[in-house]
Amino acid sequence: MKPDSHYIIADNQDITRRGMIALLEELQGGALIEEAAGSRQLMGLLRQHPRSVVVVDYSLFDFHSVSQLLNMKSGAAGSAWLLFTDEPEELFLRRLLLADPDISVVTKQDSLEAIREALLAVSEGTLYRCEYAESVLKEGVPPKKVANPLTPSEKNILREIALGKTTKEIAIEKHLSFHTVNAHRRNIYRKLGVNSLSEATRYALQAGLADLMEYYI
Amino acid sequence: MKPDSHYIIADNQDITRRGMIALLEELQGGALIEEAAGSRQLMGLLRQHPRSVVVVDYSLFDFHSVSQLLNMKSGAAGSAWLLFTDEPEELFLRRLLLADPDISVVTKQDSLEAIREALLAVSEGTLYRCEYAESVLKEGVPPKKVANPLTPSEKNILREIALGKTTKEIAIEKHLSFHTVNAHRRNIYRKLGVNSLSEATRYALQAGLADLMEYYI
DNA sequence: GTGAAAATACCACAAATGTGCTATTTCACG
DNA sequence: CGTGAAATAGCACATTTGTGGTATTTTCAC
Repeated sequence: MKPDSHYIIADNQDITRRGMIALLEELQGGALIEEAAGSRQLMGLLRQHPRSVVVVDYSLFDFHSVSQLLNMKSGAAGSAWLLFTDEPEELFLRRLLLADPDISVVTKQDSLEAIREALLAVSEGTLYRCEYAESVLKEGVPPKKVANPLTPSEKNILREIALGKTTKEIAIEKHLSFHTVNAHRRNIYRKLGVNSLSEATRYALQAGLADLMEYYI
Repeated sequence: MKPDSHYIIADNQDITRRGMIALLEELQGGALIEEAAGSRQLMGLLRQHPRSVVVVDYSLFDFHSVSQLLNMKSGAAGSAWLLFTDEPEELFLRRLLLADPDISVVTKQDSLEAIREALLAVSEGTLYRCEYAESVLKEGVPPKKVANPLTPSEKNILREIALGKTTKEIAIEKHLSFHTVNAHRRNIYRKLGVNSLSEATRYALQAGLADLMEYYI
């Protein structure tokens, strides 16, 4: 379904919105463009204009919440969504695309040309997928991660570990036994296939953080 | 010293450059604006126009290298620099500002108004510091970090540590005594102001990698 | 309402870390 | 030539990690 030629730019960075507006004005001078700097604002705009083209950076949502984004999208029938976000978030992106294939994607790393193309496609009601999104979908989902996802508590603990806390400190802070925290740590190491603090820390920093955050809403 | 009204926008994201250009054209229509999407390009532009206002995101540099940025800056006498970057990089920012106080800072999280102010200030040869930069500088500045930079061996060892190797493994690999590696580790921790593996790992990943890498090229 | 998964908790012990010291050699710089 | 920083190496010991087990309770999907 083709949306109205009405745009909502939802991004928490002023400068990015400014760039996007400049781009849109080049492409469709006179189009109605509105801005949202936060998720609440976006919600309000969507209520007023449910058939808009929504250009959204998911870092707008608390803790990069997939479900928040999907809820908003499904609440605005007739809207067309273009995810416009930074690259290094495979895990999030994969989940999002699997949950809702009907969302276009272009990254902030892409060229202006690619971004223009994406905007035009979405305005016309067709799907746009940047190379990065395609590759994320194609590439073998890390079987380790999916076969053995960390449980919420485990993510919780991993986060503390990566922040530099000792087992004992975490136990005290969370009113748990040392043994419990230790048990979680062992399970984390096993699932991630690591066997030292620094490896776990690296994992948490490099790959796991986005997923971790899902459980802190 | 007041730079020429000549701008170089150095950022690897097309969209951010686009926004910045829109902003600059509002402020100083007709100003000469050039773009660099990579550090090599920036280097070339600086050679041609050494007295420019340089708006730069340091993620342009490999491994967020402080020294690379400082080298370029000091190579372009008469240039005025505005660091325009994402927020969550305290360690890097602190080191940069301590090493060279003559650099303005505004973050991508700041409002357009703040960014405009920063641009104007820098154009006039005065210093601009966003709130975030101020707070980073105020908060417990570990003076050790600047007074005591890591020695080459220490960086070398830190890298191995961050890669997950144990003290013993490093000692064997480098034909050193366990005690020597341990001593280096202690000095590293002292200089960085940390006291655990995971903190050291985080440091190495978030801020130190650039300088570490200088010894591995 | 049954069964699986998750969360909780404990014991024990080898390995590694973290930290208090000291000491020698090497090498650049004034 | 002397001074200092860096690299090397050692001793000792408390703390923490990493790993082998087992066991009870909670939670949640089916």
